Parts: sequence; structure tokens; C-alpha cells
Amino acid sequence: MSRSDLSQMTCSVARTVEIVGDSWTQMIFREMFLGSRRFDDLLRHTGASPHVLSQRLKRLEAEGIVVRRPYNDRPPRHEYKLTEKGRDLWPVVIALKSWGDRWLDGPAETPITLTHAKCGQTTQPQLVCSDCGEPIDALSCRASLSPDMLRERDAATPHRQNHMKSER
Amino acid sequence: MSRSDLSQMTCSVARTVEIVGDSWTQMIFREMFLGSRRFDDLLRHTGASPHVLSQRLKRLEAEGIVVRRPYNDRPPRHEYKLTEKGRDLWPVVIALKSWGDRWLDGPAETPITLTHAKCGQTTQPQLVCSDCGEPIDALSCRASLSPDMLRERDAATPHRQNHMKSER
DNA sequence: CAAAGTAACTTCATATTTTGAAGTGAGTCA
DNA sequence: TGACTCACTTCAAAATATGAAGTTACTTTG
Repeated sequence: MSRSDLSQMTCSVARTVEIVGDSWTQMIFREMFLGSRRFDDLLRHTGASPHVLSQRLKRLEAEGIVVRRPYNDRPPRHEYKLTEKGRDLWPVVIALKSWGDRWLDGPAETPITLTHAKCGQTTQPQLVCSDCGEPIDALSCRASLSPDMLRERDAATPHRQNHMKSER
Repeated sequence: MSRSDLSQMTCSVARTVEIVGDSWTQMIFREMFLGSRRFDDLLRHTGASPHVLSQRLKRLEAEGIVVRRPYNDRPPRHEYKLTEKGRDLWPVVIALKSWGDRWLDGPAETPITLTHAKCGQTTQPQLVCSDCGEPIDALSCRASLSPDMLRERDAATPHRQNHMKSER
């Protein structure tokens, strides 16, 4: 039982990070949202090693985020597709892209341009309040924690315990 | 020059992932958005080891995402704060939280509740089109890639080169 | 004023993971 | 028959993480 087990935490951010919080997984999502389906395409386009890609895809499959299925019988060929659960991670990738476009030096031309099918316009997705519809950011929101989560956050970590308390 | 160098890529997602695409960094952001400033608080609340926390904070400081500054001279004490560049990563953390709340089994009560200061209501931030204001998702958008990025994506990776081409 | 505590780290030995290259197997294509 | 493609697996070496313990510079408590 190495590493602090994020998957058992109360916090939904922690549990999500445990599943999708690594570079290659995030690169895989970018690629899948751009349309890659096949192992070799993901390999070439993400730059991951075959070993890492294989591990990540297995994990994502086990989590129900991608499905692996044959698209050809002879020779046996497989493709990986995002499930609805997987497609719903789109906002994560978009948030990464938006931040990079704004804050990192890059090419003059935005590397990925999004077009909204319904309105036909180029779009830069924005976060808004579900209640009033106004744009929302870190400074305009207050977070409150459930009792369970407060308890968990206050608990001491394995290393660095509270030595003094209760010899009892 | 180990590992494929994501920081040199054209894609803004790749360059962002290189900086913030690991579990502990993402846990640090969650914590800082919840108000933690001090090393020991981040240590306790994220569950990271001191070594990892120290490395990550140095990195984030070098990237201008957090600032380290004294809040006390005698004894010397420091705090870490998000810069505007750092605060602007809020949508990433919110996207992770929203996905976790929707898709992962967790406690009945949402561990983190957000309240929008301006309208005073509980909110679940949503992504909308910057042009028409309608909710937007993976299926309602089309991505197009810049020539630079297309070229990069098609290039062969270091391992797995194209052996046959151009004996001359 | 000595002992205990606290914040913010660093160091260290061990364990785990990643990397990059090479290999494998099933089947097609020329 | 031989070359090739896809989808991986295996491997050794390198990099990174883990968890415990130690360090430094002070303050607080008895």
C-alpha cells in the first residue's frame, strides 16, 4: 500500500486526480478528442512509450472511460473510444488548452481552434455560474467543505504524526 | 534529454500538461484554492511527501504560478500564494471536481460546495460557447489544427522511426 | 534558562515507475 | 516468399517517488 491513496479520499478532486492526473493520460485525452482511435496513432501523436500507453489504456478501460473493441477481424485490429464518461472529461482538456493559450509562449497562431457546431462560430469556451449565467472565476467563488471532508483534511498524514497526543 | 519534451511542443495542451499535469501539482492547486498557504498545511492536506511538495513548489515558483514570500521575519516563515497566472488554473480544478462529482462514487454529500459571491447562489460552473452562450461539450465542437501542429503530430516519434524511408 | 515545540525544509535508502529499444505474433499485401 | 502493419510485450537502465529521519532557526513553556 504505497503512496497516499487518493482514490479513497472524500474529495472528488482527489479521486479524479488519482485516475486522470498524469501527463500521459491527459495527452491521451487530447488525442482522443482530436479523433485518434488506434494504438499506433496514440503512440505517435502523444509521444508516450508503448509500455506507458498500454498501461494507461488498460487503466482507462477498467475505469469505464474508454472501450476497446475490434474494428477488424482478420487481421485482428482494435480501436479505443471514449465512453460518455470519457467524453465528459472534455472540459478538463479545454481548461488546460485555454490556460496554455493564454499564459504560455507559443506559436502566433493558436494550435487548436474550436468551432461550435450549433452556432457555427469559432469559440473559446468559458465557465459561467449555473445560476446567474455570469462568468465565474476563483475570486468570485467561495468553497465550503462538507463535514467529512473537513475531518479528512485535518487528519494527520502517515509521516509527520502528532507525537505528543495521548500516551494514555 | 530524457522523456519526450512536451514543453517544446506546438500544442498548448501539451505545454500545459508538462507544467501542471501531475497528481501532486493538481492536489496542490486544490489546496491553494481552498486557502492553504503554508508548507506544512499543504503537506498535511495534500498527503504529498515533503520532498515532492518542495520540488513542485519550486517548479511552480519558477513558472510564475506561485510566489514564495516571507510573512514573518523572526522566525523566518514563508507562504506560497497563487499569482494571477496560478489563479487562472481554477477552471482546471473545477473541471476535475465536476467530473468526479458526476462520475465517481463518493459520499452522498458533495464534498465541496461552491457559492457564487455575486449572485449568492450555490453554483456548478458550466462551460458555454463564448459566441452564443449555449452550453458546449465534446460532441458540439469541432477542432481544427494549425499547420504547425498538424506537421508536429504527423512526425514520427524517436522510438518507432520510419526505417525504410530514404536510403537516398 | 533548558527542554520542547514549530515551520520549513533537506537528506537518504529503498521502492516504484518510466524510458527507449527491441522483440513478438497474427495476418495482409506484392 | 519476403516485407510490412498493427498492437502490443519484454527488458535493462535511468529517473522519480516514498517514508522516515534529520536540520536550522527561532519561540514558547515550565
